[in-house]
Amino acid sequence: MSFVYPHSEIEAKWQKAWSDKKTDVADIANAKKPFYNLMMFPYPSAEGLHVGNMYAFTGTDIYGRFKRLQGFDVFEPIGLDGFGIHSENYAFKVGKHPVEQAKRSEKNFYRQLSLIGCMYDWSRTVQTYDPGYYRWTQWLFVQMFRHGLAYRAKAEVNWCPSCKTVLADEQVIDGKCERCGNLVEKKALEQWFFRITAYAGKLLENIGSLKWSEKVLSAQQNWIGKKEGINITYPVVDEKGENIGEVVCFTTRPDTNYGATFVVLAPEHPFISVLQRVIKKEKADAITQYITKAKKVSSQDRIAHGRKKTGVDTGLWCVNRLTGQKMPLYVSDFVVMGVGTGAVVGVPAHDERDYAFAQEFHLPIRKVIGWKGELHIVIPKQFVIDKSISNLTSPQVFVEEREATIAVVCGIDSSNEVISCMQELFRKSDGYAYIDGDMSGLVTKEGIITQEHDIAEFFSERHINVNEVWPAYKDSYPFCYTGDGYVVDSDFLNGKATEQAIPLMMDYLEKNGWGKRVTSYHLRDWLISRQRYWGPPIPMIHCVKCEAAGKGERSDTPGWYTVPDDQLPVELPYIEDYKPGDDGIAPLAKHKEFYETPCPGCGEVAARETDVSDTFLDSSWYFLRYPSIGSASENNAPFDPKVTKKWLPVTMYTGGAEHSVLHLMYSRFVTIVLKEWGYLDFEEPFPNFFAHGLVIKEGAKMSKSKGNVVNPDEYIKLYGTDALRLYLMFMGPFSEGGDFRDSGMEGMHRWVNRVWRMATSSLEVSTDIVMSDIVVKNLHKTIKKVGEDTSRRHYNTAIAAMMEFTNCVADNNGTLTLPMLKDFLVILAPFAPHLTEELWARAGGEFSIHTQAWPKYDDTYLVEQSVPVVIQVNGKLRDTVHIDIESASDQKKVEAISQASEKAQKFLAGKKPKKIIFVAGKLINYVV
RNA sequence: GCCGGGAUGGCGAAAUUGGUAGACGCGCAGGUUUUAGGAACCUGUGCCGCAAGGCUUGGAGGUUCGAUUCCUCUUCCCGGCACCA
Repeated sequence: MSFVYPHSEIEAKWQKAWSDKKTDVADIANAKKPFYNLMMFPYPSAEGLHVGNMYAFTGTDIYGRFKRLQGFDVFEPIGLDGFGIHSENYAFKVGKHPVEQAKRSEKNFYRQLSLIGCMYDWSRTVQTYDPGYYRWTQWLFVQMFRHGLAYRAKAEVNWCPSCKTVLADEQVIDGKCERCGNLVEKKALEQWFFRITAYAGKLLENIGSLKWSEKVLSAQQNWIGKKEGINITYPVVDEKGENIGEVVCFTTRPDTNYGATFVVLAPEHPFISVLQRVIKKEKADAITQYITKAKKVSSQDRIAHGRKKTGVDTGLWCVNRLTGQKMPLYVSDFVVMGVGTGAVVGVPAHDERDYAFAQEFHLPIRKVIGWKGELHIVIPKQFVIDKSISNLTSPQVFVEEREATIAVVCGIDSSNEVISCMQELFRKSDGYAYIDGDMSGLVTKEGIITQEHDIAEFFSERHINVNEVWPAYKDSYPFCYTGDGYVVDSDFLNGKATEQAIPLMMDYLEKNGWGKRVTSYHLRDWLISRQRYWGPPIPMIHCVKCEAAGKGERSDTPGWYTVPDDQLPVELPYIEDYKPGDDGIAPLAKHKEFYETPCPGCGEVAARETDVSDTFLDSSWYFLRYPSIGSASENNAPFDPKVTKKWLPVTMYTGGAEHSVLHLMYSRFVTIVLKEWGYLDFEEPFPNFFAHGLVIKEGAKMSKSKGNVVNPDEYIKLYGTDALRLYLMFMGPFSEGGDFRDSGMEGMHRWVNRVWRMATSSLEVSTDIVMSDIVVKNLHKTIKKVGEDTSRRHYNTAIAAMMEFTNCVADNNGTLTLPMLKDFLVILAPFAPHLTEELWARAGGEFSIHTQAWPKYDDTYLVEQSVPVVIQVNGKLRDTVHIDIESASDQKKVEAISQASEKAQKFLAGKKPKKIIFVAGKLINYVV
């Protein structure tokens, strides 16, 4: 029965052969053209892989196999990120000890991974829970500490009451735990942090050199969130004018500071306890009461937009040294301690939140941005009113007629005058007074108006292209500003544009010693410790005596010592009470036999750190480990310098976009510091990162929690790995993912059988059959297209091209000569490795098809003898004629041919063409 | 709100420089073969229309002989950030 492809038997046969002959084991030492093709390793949080995982691995594997056929020495490793909260939670769920479950998961994941036919180098795997691996994860921690990048701090941290551990900021999504979805609480705990913020500038700067997708780059940029501003110091005085202290406010808009009318402190601000000592008791009590209430509001509610502003007056004032004016000092929960300095200077005229607060507490509103100098107002001709509008307003308004517009140029400097002028103008035009307020985005009774939107709507409703009526729209059209304009009522800044005013004001404040420029980032330090069991113990020792004596490995962290390198790894002991408690105390803290250890400083009894490190630390460096496995220095260094120089950075990294800010940011940080410490000679681990799409099932991302996972095992059994691989890749471009459907799967199974039949019948005929030209040409075309499409990961169109080829063969006798069949098998090999290996062997090819060279195509075959030429009349298709390539390039000949076309003549009859457009070899277009 | 990405038949999608919109596949309809089912093969298949022809790439405008592709505006969907001062 050679009509049906016997997938099970063939897959098993070749998987064994590849393994026996070490086809996929990379020659790390001798490779001439190293290509490190890496995919994000899976974390075994479920019983096995689903087709979503398989999609990602297959798409990466096809690229690796393609590169190998192109002559690269491809290294494609796999491992398991099984040390951490996801795997631990899964172990709890199935009621197994994490140690036992890790063994089970490993077995099952590796079984499945070997079934999907990827060219993994099984001689070099990484399991993050192996002591031989986490020894170096701990080493990394030790290095961080020794270089002053690991520190302890008592901080309000995110605490997940369900997972019973702290979470990094990155692991909190909308106030909820990334893992379990429970609301996250704040808890004050002493924790270990990595000083990633010290590298915020570097992380941002290097983004420019990365060949990543926009989506991922902008996510990283947003997360780093660079802001340039100034910290302004305001003296605080009481009603008698006596100085009480000072408050520092961060702002990015110091140019509006003449319009500042109040200052607000976050409820957590440390200055509150200072001021409470000097103010009247009832005021202090009111503040305490407010703060107590504010703390009860969940962080989710607190950051909710448009919430009614609340607050309490301290009865004190901040002095705006620019004006000498006293600004009342408030406490309000709309100010967050973690943002800026936790104190905000309120400029209600130019900030929505400040405005809302000022309204609530009846605080003054001072406008300091207006329009000055020349103002160009453009009105489409059809709405132009008579020129008498020039009489409407202040002296220098005049009307200038343009081709399609009227420009009004005002030489006035009061924003209010301009506004009334504008209002009148638009009222006259078309009776449409659509601007009901202030031109500069200032405050009106109705609130803040963003003029840009209004004007855009105005023109859009009338189907007018703004660019056309006013070409310089972008530069001079006032409506395109949103709140930016020219400074007014601000002394030395008057008349300056916002962009100029900001640095001028910063200079001025700094010169007077009232402020200091700062660059702030949204990025926070990486919270590293976890009060959990299943992770690498943090390799630190704490000695109470040394701390009391002010001694320690580092003067800034008395009492703390790193575990000496020769004592690493600090092995995670097997314990029975591994579940986390509600108290924030780690499971290991209940095991004296674990934590009691001599102090490396004084030799007295000290205690090991009992927290473990975050999973993301395990995966922040794993890519450095793979190539070095099996090298001489494997056991005395995390990675071999020679091997690393040859194989890193990773040539091509592929993974899910969901790791845009977590794993990718941490890996970049770790690589940057390893370079700084002299261990590496590059800063960026992944110069090329490809974010693959997600597999959707029934409209949702495939995930265990949604209950829509599809296990690849049954499909592999039914249709074979190759058919499943092809189907997954055929759904759409690899970057886009796709919707998994059974019916599509069957269609691909059909094609695999068609290929099988085409090949086996070609082998039966096997004599020197004469191939039709069409098929020969088509093969060359297909080799070219499959190569190009595979390069850019458009596997779907590469597969479509191969389908077209088999259709073409079927239409022409259904058989191929041996050399043509072999070429076709090679280009199909990355997609269907087993099927092609079998057919290759039957065609007499030498093992293995996967180490052959990608076939060359001959350009001369790509030139068509006859081409279709399109005849258009007024740009509309009227006829298509097939003519030889030479005539098709000759305008006279094409004209003659088109004259003879009945279909075209029907539309040309009696009309004289005004113009004839001719594109050689493509089309002729008569304009009549 | 800000920053990214996207929208094309009944469905997944294609169109690499502005030049035949819908390749390839699924589904559907009809047929051949088969005791039946399945499988395989053949034909058709964007929409309206008997046809001639007209319409059609989320929507509105524009540039062009010609726009899925370029420009302006807009709606909706997906992702990231967010009382960020």
